Amino acid sequence: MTFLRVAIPSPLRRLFDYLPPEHVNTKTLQPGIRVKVPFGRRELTGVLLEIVPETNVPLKKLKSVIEILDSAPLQPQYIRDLALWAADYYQHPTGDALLQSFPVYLRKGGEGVATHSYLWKVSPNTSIKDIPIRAHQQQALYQLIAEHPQGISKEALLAEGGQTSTLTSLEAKQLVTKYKCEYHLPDISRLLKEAPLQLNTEQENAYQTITKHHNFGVFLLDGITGSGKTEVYLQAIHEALKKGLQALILVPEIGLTPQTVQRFQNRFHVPIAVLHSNLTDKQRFNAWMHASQGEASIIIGTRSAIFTPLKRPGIIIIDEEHDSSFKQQEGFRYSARDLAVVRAHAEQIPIVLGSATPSLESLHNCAQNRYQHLTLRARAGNAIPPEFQLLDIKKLPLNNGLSSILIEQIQHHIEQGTQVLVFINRRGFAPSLICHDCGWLAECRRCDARMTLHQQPAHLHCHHCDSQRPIPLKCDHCGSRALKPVGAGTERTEQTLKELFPKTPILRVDRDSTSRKGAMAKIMERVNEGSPCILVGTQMLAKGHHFPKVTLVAILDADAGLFSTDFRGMERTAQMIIQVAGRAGRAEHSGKVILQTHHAEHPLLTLLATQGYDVFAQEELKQRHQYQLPPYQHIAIIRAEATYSGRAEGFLQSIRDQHNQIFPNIQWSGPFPSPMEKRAGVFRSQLLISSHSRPFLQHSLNHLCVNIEAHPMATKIRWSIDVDPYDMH
DNA sequence: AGCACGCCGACT
DNA sequence: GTCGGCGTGCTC
Repeated sequence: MTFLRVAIPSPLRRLFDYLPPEHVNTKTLQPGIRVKVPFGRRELTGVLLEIVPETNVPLKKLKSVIEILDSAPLQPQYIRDLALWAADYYQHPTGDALLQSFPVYLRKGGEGVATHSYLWKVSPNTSIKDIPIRAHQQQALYQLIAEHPQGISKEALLAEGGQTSTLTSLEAKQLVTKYKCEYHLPDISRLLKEAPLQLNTEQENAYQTITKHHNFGVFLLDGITGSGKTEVYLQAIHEALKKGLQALILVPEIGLTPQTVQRFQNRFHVPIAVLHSNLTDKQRFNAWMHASQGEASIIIGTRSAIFTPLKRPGIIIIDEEHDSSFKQQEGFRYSARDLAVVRAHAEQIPIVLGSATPSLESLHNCAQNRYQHLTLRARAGNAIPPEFQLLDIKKLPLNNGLSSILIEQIQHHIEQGTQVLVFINRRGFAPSLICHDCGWLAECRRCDARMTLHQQPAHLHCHHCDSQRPIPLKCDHCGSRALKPVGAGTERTEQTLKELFPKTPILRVDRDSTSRKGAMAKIMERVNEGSPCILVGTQMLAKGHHFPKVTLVAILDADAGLFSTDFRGMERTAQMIIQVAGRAGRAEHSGKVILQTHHAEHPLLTLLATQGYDVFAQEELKQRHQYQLPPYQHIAIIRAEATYSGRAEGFLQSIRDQHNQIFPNIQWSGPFPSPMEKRAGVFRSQLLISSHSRPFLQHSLNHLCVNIEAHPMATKIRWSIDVDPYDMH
């Protein structure tokens, strides 16, 4: 007899055996194909992993596979192996991890055939004169299509503002025609659409080092803002394209802007697949297939794109490698950046990790000679690096968080005809609402947190669980009407700046002001116009966008995160400061960065402001070494949550007691309540396990997982393991 | 994680 | 009387 061993997307850490469907020759079945199976009372898509002659499962419990979905695996074996490796490394249930490496469309059981895409061209022997003079829409669309003699996709037309109905009208009049898009390998003799830029010495050195490698190598491209990292990426990609190979580029979630994609499109005459978040499941699958079949030469995507198969892998690029969005923060908690290195090793190709503020892990890996450190310290066009000023605001009067020295500086820059960026990492009007008579604070009922006061529209909002309620008129506790906002968020700063600079446009950029489609583009348009304005916003401002006319960057509260309980707090603060600072003074304008702080004497903050990120990072690494924290120690967090206080902690304590002595070279810490114990109505606790040895940690976690799953309490609470956690929350 | 079963309170 | 609240148990 033969049994099919199937990986199922479920939290259960085991594989499930099935009987083959009737009339199917099991010899034709290959591991890696998808199968539709009954599971409990549901039907799920699983992946066949093994065909085995025996099973431990009682025969009467076995069910049959309902349907074989693929005749051959859609995913090459190296991608499946990568997902299985990740499941093991991150201690995530195999089936769930494996299914997450497929596009959603295939996970749901969709047919594994890409739909043809079509390209539109203007019909031969037609001209714009064939369109009635008053049909402006049709004329514009015809013109747009005519500008693309090789054809343009419907998606691209819609993105340029075309309407489906207009296209239909043109087609009905036979003025435009659609052609099935035939992919062919790019013509290697004419890959370039525009000439590459001249590299400076550092860039040339980086480029040569990366491209002289014909197999695996990890390169940390450590380049300050404006040093031309992207040009090095482009030329390294060109090198891969010349060999007929493909390039995979991973960018942070927020960084996948049209401008980013544009730079690649402007440079190369090759098909580019972009895996961005507002594609439909089917479109995403099509892009995945184009990559897999080698039809797309360049693939750009966010975290999950690390599992995109490439037919001819040539190079992997991780842009902004320090960015937290490469680590999935729930469920299958993998790091796409770290998996990319594993993948590049398996494929024996080079991988470039780029950042202006490299993670301490990556810097440490360079020090250990695992990665090659390539630095770019010169700014293109001899632009002057921004000047940092730590502005000590102790005892200074503040107007809603703005000191008078800062206000003068803003005034000065606006009068010079340039733009100002004010950074405050809190959205809303004020972080809390207090009763002036009794001290009562508006707190969230479901979380251990203050509710944020918003005024546009007016309400209280919990940023941790999303619950909302109207602003109370009276204090819940004493009935007083003396309720006052405390502290400032982007809304309040915007309002204050409007009062201080009534003639200057104030543009707010945060999640609330940019949630409407096209809102961000509109703000960017306004900023690019170049006339003086003040941008106020959260970290959204720190990523992706460039503001060449900004000459002053003001960080209102540089202290937030300085004394975080999280060991990565300082690193994150420094990266954020440098990233925001990098928005200022590109090209012709030099910039100034003012950091308002109550801790102007803080050694690391001073180091960062006076000597830059490199020196800061080396010092912070020394401290990590001293306190035996990552990257000198490998850690994992076991988290538990329950609806009753103490229950999660009790569970973790019992896990610790059970294992305390049995693992060698392992340190335990906790359990202790999570930094915000109650969140969205559940109580959370965590247990830390660490080791100086990766194999020891890995080995212990493997055992631990089996035992936790078998624990009688394990079904009554929710638990998870986070290997190499990015933050402690 | 889902999904169903099952046992108690509050509605028409 | 039943509708539905969520505790418990199971998934080849």
